[in-house]
Amino acid sequence: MKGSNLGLVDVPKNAGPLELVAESEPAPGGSWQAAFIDDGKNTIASQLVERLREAIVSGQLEAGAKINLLRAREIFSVSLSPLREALARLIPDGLVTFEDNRGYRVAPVSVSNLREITRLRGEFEALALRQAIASAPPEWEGDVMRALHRLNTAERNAADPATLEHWEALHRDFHLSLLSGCGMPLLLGFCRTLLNLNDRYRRSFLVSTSGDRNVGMEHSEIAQGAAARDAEFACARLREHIQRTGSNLASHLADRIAP
Amino acid sequence: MKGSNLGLVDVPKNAGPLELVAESEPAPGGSWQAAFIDDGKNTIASQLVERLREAIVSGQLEAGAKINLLRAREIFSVSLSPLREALARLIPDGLVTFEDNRGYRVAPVSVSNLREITRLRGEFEALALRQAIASAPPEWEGDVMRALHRLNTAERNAADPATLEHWEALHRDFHLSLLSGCGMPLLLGFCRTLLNLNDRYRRSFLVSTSGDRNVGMEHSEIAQGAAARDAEFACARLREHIQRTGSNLASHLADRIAP
DNA sequence: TTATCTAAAATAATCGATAATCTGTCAATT
DNA sequence: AATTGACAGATTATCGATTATTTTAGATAA
Repeated sequence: MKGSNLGLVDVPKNAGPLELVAESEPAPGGSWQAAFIDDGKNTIASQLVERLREAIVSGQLEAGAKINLLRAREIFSVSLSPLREALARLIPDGLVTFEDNRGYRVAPVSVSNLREITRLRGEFEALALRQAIASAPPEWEGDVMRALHRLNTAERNAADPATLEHWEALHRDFHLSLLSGCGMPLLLGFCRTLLNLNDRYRRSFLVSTSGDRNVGMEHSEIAQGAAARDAEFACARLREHIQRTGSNLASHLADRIAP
Repeated sequence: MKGSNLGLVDVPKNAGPLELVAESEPAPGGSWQAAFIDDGKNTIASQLVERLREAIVSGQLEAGAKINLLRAREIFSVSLSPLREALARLIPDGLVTFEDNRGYRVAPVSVSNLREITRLRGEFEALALRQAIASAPPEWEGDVMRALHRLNTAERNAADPATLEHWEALHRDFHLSLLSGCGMPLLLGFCRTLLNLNDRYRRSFLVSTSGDRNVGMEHSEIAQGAAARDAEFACARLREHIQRTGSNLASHLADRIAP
C-alpha cells in the first residue's frame, strides 16, 4: 500500500506524483460509471463524493490516514465547502471518520471490522435474498441471470488494473441485483454499505491474486437458485460464499497487518 | 402537525413564531442531553446536527418539507457552510434527503417505511441481543437493569412535552443498553439508526397518548431475560415488543395519512 | 532527564460575497 | 387553448478570506 496515496495524506516522505484517478479517460470497453462526467451528478460536491469513494475503496488513500484539507483542496482543485460536504457524506458509508476540530480521516481497517462485515453480510444479504425470492417480480430473475453472465464473461487480469476495476463493478452489480428485488430500501442501503466496505478490503488486500476458481461456480449456483425461487438453496449458497471469501480475505489481511 | 414547523419550511402561510427549541433552558430535573452546550460537540456544524436531528425527530420539521437554506441560515444564525455540512451528515441517518441543485428536504414518512423499520428492528435487535447475551461482560447485566429502572420510574405525561422527551431519551437508552454488549459496532450503528427513525414516527404520530400499559411489563421481561442470559426468551419477547408497538404505530399513522 | 509553559506555525472551522442553476410568470406563436 | 421561449426572482453551489483551534517547537523550571 506504500506510495499509493494521493499525496494529500500525512506521511512524512510525501513522494510520488500528485496525479489522481484517470481524469478524462472513458474506461475503454466499459459500462463502468465514468469518474465525473455528467451522470446526474452535476455538482462539484457530488463528483467529489465519487472520486473520494473510489480513492478510498481502491486503496489509494491509506487506511487510517488523516486527510489534510488544504492539500486535498489543492489536489482536487476545489474549495473547502464542497470538500467538507463530500467528506461528511462519506461518513455514513463507513469510509471516513470525523472528530470535532480534528478533521477527517480515512476509516481504519482491522481484522475484527472485516469479521463483522462478513458476519453481517451473511445475515443481511440472506434476509434480502429470501425476501426477493418471495416477492420480486418475474423480470427480476432475468436481471440476475444477465448480471451473472456479464460477470462470468468479464476478464480479471491481476496485471491490468482496468480489468480488476471492471470486474469489481460487475461483481457489485451482481450481488446488488440479487438483493434488489427485496423491496426494502433501507435493507438494501445497509447491504450496499457493507458491500462497499467489503470491496475495500478485497481491493486493498487481494490485488495480487487473480481470483480463485470457486467464485464463478458459487455465483452461478446462487443465481440459479434465485431464478428457480428456491430460497433455502440460494440463501445457503450465498451464506457459504460470503463466509468463505470473507475468511479467505481475513487470513490475507492478518498476514499483512502482522507480518 | 400543522403550525409546528420552525418557520424555515416552505409552507405558504408561514405563520407562527420562528422560535426554536429551548435555547438556554437546562430542562429542569433532567439528565437529558442538553441541546448544544458543550458536550464534546464544539463546532457549530456538530451542534447543528443535534439541533436539526431533534427538530426532525420531534416532528417540528414537517416530513417531506423542503429545507430553505437561506431561511434556515437566518433562523439558526449560522453560515451556509456548517449548515450544509450538518445536513449532509444527517443523510446517513435517513432523516434528510438530498438532490443535486435541488437542495435538502426532510425525509418523507410512509406506512411502508415504518413497516420496514419495524421488520428490520426485529431482525437486527434480536441478532444483537443474542450476541450480547452470548458475549457481553458481567457488568452489562447491571447496565441493563439500571436502564430499565430509570425508564420504569420516569413520568410520561402527554400534557407535558418535557416528560415526553425525557421518557424518549430513557427509552432509547434502555434499548441501546440491551444491544450495547454485542461487541459489533456496525450492527450497533444500524440499530441506532433504525431506533432514531422509529422514534421519529412515535413522537410525530403518537403524541396524544400517554403510552400503553403493556410496554412497561414488556421491557421488564426483556431485561430480565437478558440478565438471566436466556437468549430464546429475551429475543422472543423483544421481537414481540417491537412487532406490537410497530403495528400499533402503523395503524395510527395510516389514520393520519389517509384521514 | 522530564515536565510544563508559551509562542509560532499549521490546520480546521466559519463567514460574507459571488456564480451557477432552477422556478415561476407572461407574452408570443402555433 | 396549448406550447414555447425568455425574463426575473429565488435558491443552491462555490469561492476566497477570516477566525478559532490544535499541534509543534523551544525555552524554562523542577
